[in-house]
Amino acid sequence: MIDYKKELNPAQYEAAMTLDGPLLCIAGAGSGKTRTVVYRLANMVEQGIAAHEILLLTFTRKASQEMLHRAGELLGHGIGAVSGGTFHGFAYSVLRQHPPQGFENGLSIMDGADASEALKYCKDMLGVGKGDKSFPKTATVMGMLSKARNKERDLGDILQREAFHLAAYREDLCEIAGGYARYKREHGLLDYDDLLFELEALLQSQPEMLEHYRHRFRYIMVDEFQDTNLVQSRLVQLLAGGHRNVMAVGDDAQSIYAFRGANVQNILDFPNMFPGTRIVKLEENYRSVQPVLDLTNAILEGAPAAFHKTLFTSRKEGDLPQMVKPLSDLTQANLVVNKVTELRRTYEAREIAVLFRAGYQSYHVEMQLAKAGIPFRKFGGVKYSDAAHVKDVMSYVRLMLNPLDLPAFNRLAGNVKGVGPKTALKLYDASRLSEPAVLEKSLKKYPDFGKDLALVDALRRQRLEPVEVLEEVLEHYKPRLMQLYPDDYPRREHGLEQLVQIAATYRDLDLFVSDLSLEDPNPEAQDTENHITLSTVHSAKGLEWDAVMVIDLVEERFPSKQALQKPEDLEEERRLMYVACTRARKYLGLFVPASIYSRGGGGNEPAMASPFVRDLPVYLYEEWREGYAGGLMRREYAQQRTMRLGDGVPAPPDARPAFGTGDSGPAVRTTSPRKLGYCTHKIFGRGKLVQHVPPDKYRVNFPGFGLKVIMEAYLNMEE
DNA sequence: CTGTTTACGATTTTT
DNA sequence: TCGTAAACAG
Repeated sequence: MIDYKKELNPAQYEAAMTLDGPLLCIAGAGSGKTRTVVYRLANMVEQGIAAHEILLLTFTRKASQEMLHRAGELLGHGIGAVSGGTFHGFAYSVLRQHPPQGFENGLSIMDGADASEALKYCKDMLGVGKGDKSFPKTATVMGMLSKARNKERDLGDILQREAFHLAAYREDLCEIAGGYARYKREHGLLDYDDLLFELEALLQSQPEMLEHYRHRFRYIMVDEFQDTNLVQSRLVQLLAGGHRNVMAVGDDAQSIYAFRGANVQNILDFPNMFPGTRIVKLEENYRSVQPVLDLTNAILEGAPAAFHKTLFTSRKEGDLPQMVKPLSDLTQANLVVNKVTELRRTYEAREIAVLFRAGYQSYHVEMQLAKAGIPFRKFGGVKYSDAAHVKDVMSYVRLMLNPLDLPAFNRLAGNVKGVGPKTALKLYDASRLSEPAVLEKSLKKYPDFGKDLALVDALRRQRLEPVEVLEEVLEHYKPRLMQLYPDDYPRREHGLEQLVQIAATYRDLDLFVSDLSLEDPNPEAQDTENHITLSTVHSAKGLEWDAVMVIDLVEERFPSKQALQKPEDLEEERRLMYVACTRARKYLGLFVPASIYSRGGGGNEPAMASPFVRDLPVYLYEEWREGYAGGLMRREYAQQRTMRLGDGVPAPPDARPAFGTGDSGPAVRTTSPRKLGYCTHKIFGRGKLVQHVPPDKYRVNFPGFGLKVIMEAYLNMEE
């Protein structure tokens, strides 16, 4: 018997015990959210709810696996067949059992790379933007299309609001969007966004289907609700609409996926969606020591009121966070590695992490770590399944499952010498329209490709386990691997062997294929023991370490330059910074290089500290500077204070920054109350006001110059 | 039509 | 500096 009262605090206990009816759990960072969900799962089972009646939707597959595993441990026996995973994974599992119209012959999931290739193909076919040098790149177009669908707004709208410079291409982009949609239908393909919309369409158009799933999943839990988008929210509403036994967990202060259509309003609106919702707030932090918590609380201070949150902990001991100021981003890498070496004397390697805003920012650190012989693993950035050789091998498998899968077909055909896009298409048409004569003749010309298709046919006829299929394909593909990548084929071959290992854990071939597209296989390599972690902040979500370092905390990098199109974007960057710092249990290091290397400026350019660290009260951290001779010097508090007098004394601890009014009114997200217009500057010209930087400066976006922070006295305001 | 060379352009975050 | 895309040559 589990003693819930003893194991949980009162708020956690309430959340874990309330099983029936709608429940919203606002869980601050490190407040034992996972623990609460785990105990709630265990309680459900103890109350006699069958595992298969529970649906657990999480942000990553890993998160749901961990929760289910821990609940099983708690119960002393496995928890059984709880349905769990991501929205996308769940959508796929339903859709493969009930294929939508037009997908009866097979259904392939496209990952990001597949989708981009398809889009490029459509663009070329339509001949749109040919020869136009400034035509937006495929990746950009893809981003815009996806954004429009995720936010469920008209493409023109999105362009107008978020990418004004592309507005001129509206017609062309709409045409490409249409072509892309047709292409997917024709070839039985679904991209990430389609999965969710198709599921919604299925449930809406077939009431008996909806009834079936409502009956089947009598209890629903949704994690990270602040990062759901509109469709996902509606799906929850549909599925829980009958019984209303639904719990949403999340933290409005940790919403960091607005860029892909996540809507914080969803979590704030949850009580309206399900009237009578019980709200439980978890505010005691069990993760971080007080000094770290003080600093993270200070980061949220600048945010609009709806996000205000002050966490507390009983872990009063602990060191002040460190702010380290290297001379440049290059020396920063050295200092990080030194710090890692130092920390390893206190902490296990797997308890140390380096976080950054974008994948490429860890480049120098990776080099230095390699030089120092410190092993690491990296999350975020390039994906395993994006590697060319993995895509090659998977194309055989996909073609086997879905004969219409044109991207897979093109990929294999394109690997054959003498075949380009045009020939590939001819071959595809010939094979699809079953004109054996034509096909035969063409294949004579390309015997290698004939063998490929023969293999696919042979595999299709047999009933093999996923591993066996992979092994056959691999044997066939190996010669081509050497031919295609003569320089580094051993490394790739090793990667493919891992792929076979992963396949061995599956019984269903199509599940294996879709999982690979839906989520990167967790690189649970053998000896992660002595590996430190490098990760983008996004990929670090939900994780925690004893020691965390955040690097490149300068203007244009963090906050990211291209993320600052709209004033409210800065708030998402702030929450991102908040998420980064709240990952730390004991040690937090903030690295603020004084200059960064940039091609544009022809070498090193001075960098301004990120607004998120610039505005921090000085007593919240200790500061270390790199001297020209190398080595770090501690800066004393009194000294800092004099240095700072000229540009605004830091606010005393109880002062509220410009945005926050003391009382936090209704939980409605208010966009910045200040109306920000345009201004002109003698040197930079006309620019858009982005943010007021108290007391007397403004952050201004000057076209061609980027973001600058400038004294009000030097600006001519437009009214 | 394909394969190679040259030139240019550019850098987020993810299911 | 790297990777992609247009231009060019076979």
